[in-house]
Amino acid sequence: MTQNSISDYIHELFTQFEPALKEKLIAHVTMKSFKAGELLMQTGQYFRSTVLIVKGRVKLYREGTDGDEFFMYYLEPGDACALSMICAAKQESSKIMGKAIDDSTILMVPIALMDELMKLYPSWYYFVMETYRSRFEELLLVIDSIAFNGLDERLGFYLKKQGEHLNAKQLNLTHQEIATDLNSSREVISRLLKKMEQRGEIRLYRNYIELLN
Amino acid sequence: MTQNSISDYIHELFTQFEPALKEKLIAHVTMKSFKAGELLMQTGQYFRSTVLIVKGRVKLYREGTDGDEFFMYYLEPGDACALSMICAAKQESSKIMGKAIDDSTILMVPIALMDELMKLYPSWYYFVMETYRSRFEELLLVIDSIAFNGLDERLGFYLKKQGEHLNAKQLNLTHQEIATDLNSSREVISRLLKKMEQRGEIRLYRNYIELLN
DNA sequence: AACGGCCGGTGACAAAAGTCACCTGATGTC
DNA sequence: GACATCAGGTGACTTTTGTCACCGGCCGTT
Repeated sequence: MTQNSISDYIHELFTQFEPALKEKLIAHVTMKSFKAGELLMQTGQYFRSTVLIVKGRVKLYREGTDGDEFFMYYLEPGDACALSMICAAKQESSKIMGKAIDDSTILMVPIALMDELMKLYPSWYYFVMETYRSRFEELLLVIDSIAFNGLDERLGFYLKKQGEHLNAKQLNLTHQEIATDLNSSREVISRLLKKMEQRGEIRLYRNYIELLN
Repeated sequence: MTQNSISDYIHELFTQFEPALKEKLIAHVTMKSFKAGELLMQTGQYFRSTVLIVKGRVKLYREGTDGDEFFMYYLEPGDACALSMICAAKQESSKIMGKAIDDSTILMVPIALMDELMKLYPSWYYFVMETYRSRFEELLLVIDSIAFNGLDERLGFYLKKQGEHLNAKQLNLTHQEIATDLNSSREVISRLLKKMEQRGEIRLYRNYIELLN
């Protein structure tokens, strides 16, 4: 993978933006990179920018008061972080954690620019609206899964989501990681995974899980 | 309570809107009333308008696949329904239920008007952004309560929220209603309420609960 | 090769939550 | 007043989930 410039990323990932908007962004955004495993955002942090993901995948977690973490969704190249928009707009902090799972790169759009972009560029306006919409829907799915389903169904939902976002049949996840993401415990997850294996839905190996179907 | 006109409601509840925006809205919104207990929106319904609440209180539920309902939050006069915005914008349906708990009135802003309002009136733009922001935060709190807390804490959280939104110390709720809202069962709720009473946090009566503290 | 750390498996038990059956007392209706 | 209905209480039991203790294998480091 070559080292892309801001301009490259914007032209590759945001083809729907009108040329003037792209130029505006190229002139004003700043780029920042993170190593796999690093935290992009932490509880209590204040945003002064809207964050666009241009490389790598980022896991977004909700943090509980006692340090628990609960996985909500992935951000991928071309996505904006809805929470950074919200927090940036109101200068508020939020109990959110973002963790890079690959080496990742983000672009930061200064909040001072947001109102102008919204007014001048319809494609930006639609992009922001679509970001809110899709994240809202995603949160509702998360609520569904914990409000209406047992841990076994949540686990299935979780594995399916992982498979989609990593687009792989082999998930490099330990039972402990899954347990943490679902705010459960390793033993319980191990047992449920074993049942799924017995039902022929997955196959278990050391350090990874193979999705069947 | 006198029968208010669209104009009355807009001038009373949306004082932050600039005069031209108020006039625009008055000219284009339609008003609709619901009796207590009626459903404002149902699973599968398509919105062709953004909904503003101007009278009464509305409970918003998420619906599960098997007809379960899970209470998320209240909408009050002056609020916009973020979900109606989202669904209207994309012409999608959503598994959402809204129930009027008082006699309620809403204003419906045609989606065709939305882009224009967003561009022309900064106060509308901020109102929409603030609506997304506050509902997003509210959903995150809901996720917190079900992801990190036991049913006992969720019940406390629920009662507190009810107290705030009904601004009363006496909650006219049956144990069955609470159980339904929390997607639990009456017996369990009864037992937990009894424990809260023993701890001196509430007092139980037939058909209502008194909040102490 | 020896060590320690990480990964996963397992049995026994405890706690939380849901379910079932049945009861009591209040309330409203005819 | 008789009756049905509704709100709520209670005990016994099951299921689900979490916890504890401990084991064994795999793997990297030295």
